[in-house]
Parts: sequence; structure tokens; C-alpha cells
Amino acid sequence: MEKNMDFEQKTLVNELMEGKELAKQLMGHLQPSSSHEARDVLVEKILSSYEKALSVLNWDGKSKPLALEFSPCSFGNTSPRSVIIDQDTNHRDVFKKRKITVRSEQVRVPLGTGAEGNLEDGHSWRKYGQKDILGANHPSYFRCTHRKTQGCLATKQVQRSDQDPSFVDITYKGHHTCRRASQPAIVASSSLTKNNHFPHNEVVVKEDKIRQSQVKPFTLEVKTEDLDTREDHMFAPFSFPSTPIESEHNHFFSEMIETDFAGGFSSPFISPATSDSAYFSVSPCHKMTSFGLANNVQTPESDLTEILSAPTSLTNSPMGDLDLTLDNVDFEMNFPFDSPEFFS
DNA sequence: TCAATTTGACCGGT
DNA sequence: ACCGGTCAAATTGA
Repeated sequence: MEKNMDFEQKTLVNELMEGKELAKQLMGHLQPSSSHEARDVLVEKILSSYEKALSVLNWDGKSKPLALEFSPCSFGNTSPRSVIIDQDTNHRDVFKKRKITVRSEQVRVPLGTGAEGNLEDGHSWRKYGQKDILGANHPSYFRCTHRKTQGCLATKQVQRSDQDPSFVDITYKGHHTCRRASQPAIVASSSLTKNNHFPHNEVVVKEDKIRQSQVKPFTLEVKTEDLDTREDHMFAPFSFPSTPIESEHNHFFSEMIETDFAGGFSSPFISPATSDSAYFSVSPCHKMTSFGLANNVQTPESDLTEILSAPTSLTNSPMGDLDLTLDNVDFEMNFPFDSPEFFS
């Protein structure tokens, strides 16, 4: 226990130090002449560091900032987790809901692929509820098995498709912050992506409300919607692939599902075609960085904003009442790294 | 015995 | 009051 706590603290410090170092590097890249890609990569790394740090703290985004809970002096004697546990037991009473814009992803898969179950979409899930609701066929509610152990807040909702009973609609909410010990599920993801079931992989990105109307062999819908922050859906735009990204074509989409779809969809894989409801063909030729970014894909500013917005808000207001409405986040304006004080 | 699932109750939002 | 989502006790299965 003691060892574990020390490890967490070290991890936390390491991540924060790394974040600071990367932020310094980013500052050096703020000139217009600097490459967009380099900045993107740095930003991704910074956010990943913060993400890991938050993960260590088991901070779920709804709680008061930990800095208010224990001083640096007491840090060594106080387990961050124990603080969080107290908060968790009281959060219903203490923390009011705040509106944020957060992403969820909906996918339709055929029955029998395993993805509708608790494991085979790349993560292990634990069912925590099922109920008959209007307009849905007895949806089942799953949360990440590692919710308790790692504070992973990813959830998914699985329901039989109302259009085709042989398909199930899976709505992923939140993003995995857990580290998987193994990746047995790549099998399932790969089985999906190797076109055994789907003649083509098609990604549907929409910004309006879901309830997808088309029936595609395999569709993924990403939506931005208002969700409350009482439970999940907080700050985990990235997952951390435990294996190097492979460039092999057959692995691309499975990796994309691995890293993005189940663990947070990253827009840079795709480029918008229309403003409303756009379809994107996923080219298997894009290589990804270890942070799930396509190096050679131009990142639209809006997408970048979306990716960065939650952590940016987090960075902005760790002490105050979080305003997590992401609609108008302006990264360049809000990101504090260009402030000299930040680096002092 | 422990972990996962089931299912009715509960809670907050609308 | 209704609804969606979550909780948690009871049940089931390995």
C-alpha cells in the first residue's frame, strides 16, 4: 500500500514535470514559422501527461480540485485516493452538475461479434444496469471493469437496434483512462476490421443529436452533446496504447477502434467533408503517432479545439468552479502556456 | 468464496 | 410526474 502510494506520487510528479517540460517546448513552437504538426504533437503529449496525472489522482472532474483538499506539505502523508473516496461518497450532495459538451460515439455492430458483450471491443466491461426505456430496446449499461481500480470512467450502453434486430447499437460515453493488462479484444476489433463482416468501414460524424437513421454495414457515429458531469464523461480524450502503433493496413482500423472509438475518438483521423452530417472514409494509409494522431493529416482547427477543449478548460480552471462548456473554447487564447508565469 | 449479473429502488433532470 | 441513468442488494455461476 505504502509502496503503491509512493509509486502514484512519483508517477504524478513525473507526469507533471513532463507536462511542464513539454509546455516549455511548445512555447518555443508558438512562432508562426513553427510547424503545425510539431505543435500538435506537443499539445497531445502535454494533455496526455495531464491525463495520466489526473488518472493517478483518480480525479473524476466533478470533484473539487485536489489541491484544495490537501496541501503540498501534507501530500506525503495523505493518500490522494483516500481523499477521493471521501468525495465519491459525498459527491451527490456536494457537487452540482455542470453542463459540458462531451463526445460520445455510437456504433452499430452485428450480433455475435462479441462487441455487444463485455469484452470484445477492446475493453472489459461490467454490466451495472438494464432497463426498458422509451424508444430503446432494453438497453444494458456497462462501465469499465477498471472503474474502481483505476478510476476509468468509460461507460457504454448497448441496445438492440430498432431497425435491424440482428444489430446492436452501442453508445460509448466517456473515455478509457485505464491501462489494459492485455489486449485480447484486438481479436474482436480486428475481426470487425478485417472485413469479415463489413464490406467497408465507414465513419459517420455528426454534430447533431443521435438516433441514427441510416443502416450501414458498420457505422460509427460521433456526436457532441450536452451531458452532465455528475458521473462520467470527463477528461479523457486520449487513451494510452500499450502497444506500438502498427502501420500495417489491416491493423489500422482496429487500432483506431482501440485507441479512439472505445477510448475516445480523435478527430484528426478524419477530415470533414460537409458541415452538417459528414461521412468520412477512413484511409488505412495514415500512420498514427503513439498518441493516436495522424501525423500527416491536417487537423482542422475546430477538431483541435474539440480535442483540446476539455483538458484546456481543466488547465484553465483547476481551482475555481469549472466552466466546462466547450463551445467557445479558444485554445490559443485560453491555453496558459504563453504566460511567462506558467513556467516559473 | 468471489466476481459478475440481475433487477427493483432511487435520484436528478425536464 | 415521467424518464433516463445509476445504485445496491440479491442471485447466479465459476
